[in-house]
Amino acid sequence: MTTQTSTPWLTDTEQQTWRRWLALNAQLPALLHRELQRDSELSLPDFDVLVQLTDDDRGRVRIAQLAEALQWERSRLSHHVTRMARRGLVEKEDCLDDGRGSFVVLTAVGRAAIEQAAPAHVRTVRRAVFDALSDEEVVLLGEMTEKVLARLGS
Amino acid sequence: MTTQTSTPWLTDTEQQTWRRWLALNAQLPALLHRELQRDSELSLPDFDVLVQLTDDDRGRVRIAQLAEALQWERSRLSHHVTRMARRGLVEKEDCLDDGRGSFVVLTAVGRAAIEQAAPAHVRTVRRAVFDALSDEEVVLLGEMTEKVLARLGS
DNA sequence: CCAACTTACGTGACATGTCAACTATTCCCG
DNA sequence: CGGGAATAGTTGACATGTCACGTAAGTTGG
Repeated sequence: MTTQTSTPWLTDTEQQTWRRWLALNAQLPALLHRELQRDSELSLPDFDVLVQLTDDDRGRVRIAQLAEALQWERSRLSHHVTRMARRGLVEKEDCLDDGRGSFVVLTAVGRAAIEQAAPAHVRTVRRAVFDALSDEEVVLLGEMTEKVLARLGS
Repeated sequence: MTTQTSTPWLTDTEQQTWRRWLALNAQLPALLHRELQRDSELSLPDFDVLVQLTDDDRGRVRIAQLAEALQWERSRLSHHVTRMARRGLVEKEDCLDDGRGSFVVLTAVGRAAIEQAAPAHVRTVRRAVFDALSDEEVVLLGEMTEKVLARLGS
């Protein structure tokens, strides 16, 4: 890629940071997925769904709300929930208040699965990410991601 | 998820940083992909492949080397290159030195496509990420990602 | 009340990514 | 040499994600 005067290309520092970001963005989820698969029957998306469900007292969340929390497309979630239901991890339940709506409900099997998988997963996250950073760095990283996220909204 | 004494769960700060990281990790590529699609015929993976090819003088890279640079599975790349070749963005070429190998070669069409798409893409990256951060923050972020990447290697 | 609109979700066709073979070379070493 | 192991890349079956559209239920203004 040749530098063009008309294009505000990135500085060397920015470019380096950007490339590392991209690399990390590719490798970290891959690692988490592999480790999760190795010692559980869950994929990373499965895990994310189950986390959201365990966040609710009754393990029972409306599809749209779940999609919002996960930042997933509705149809993606719909497909995924269908597959998870087939494996017994969750169930679907009609919403009485609103005839259109439905809930995704955590089953005993699903709860057991995430409770079994979570400790190792957290250890992986800690080992891969937080053990590499000082407390101040964690705070700073949190601030930076917040700033960027705020910009994405607009 | 209940905190278990046996599990080294994350501190509140860590958890907050982690959740933001995950959110950003999901939303930023999504934005880049959307914007890229809007004003070019390229997907984000297409773009990444083309960047690697333009990095080479002759726009001509061995499959394995390309997979390494992109951190992609061989077969993913193979499939993707086949599709890109069908659209005329790249071509495959046999390697004379090594009868097993082959090159992916940038075509005129591919070069035109990335040169047309790059400026807007860079602007998006700048607007979404770097405009939100100070110079020091960019440096710090680069250092952190480097540390974490280093840990992923082992 | 009812027609138009919106919202909630599902579905099917298709694009993309993964995994486990497979083919064809090249390498290594007796 | 020659034969087994490694390497380069492809392939096909399958899992996953996207997009456009469909259906049903709620909402709203005349």
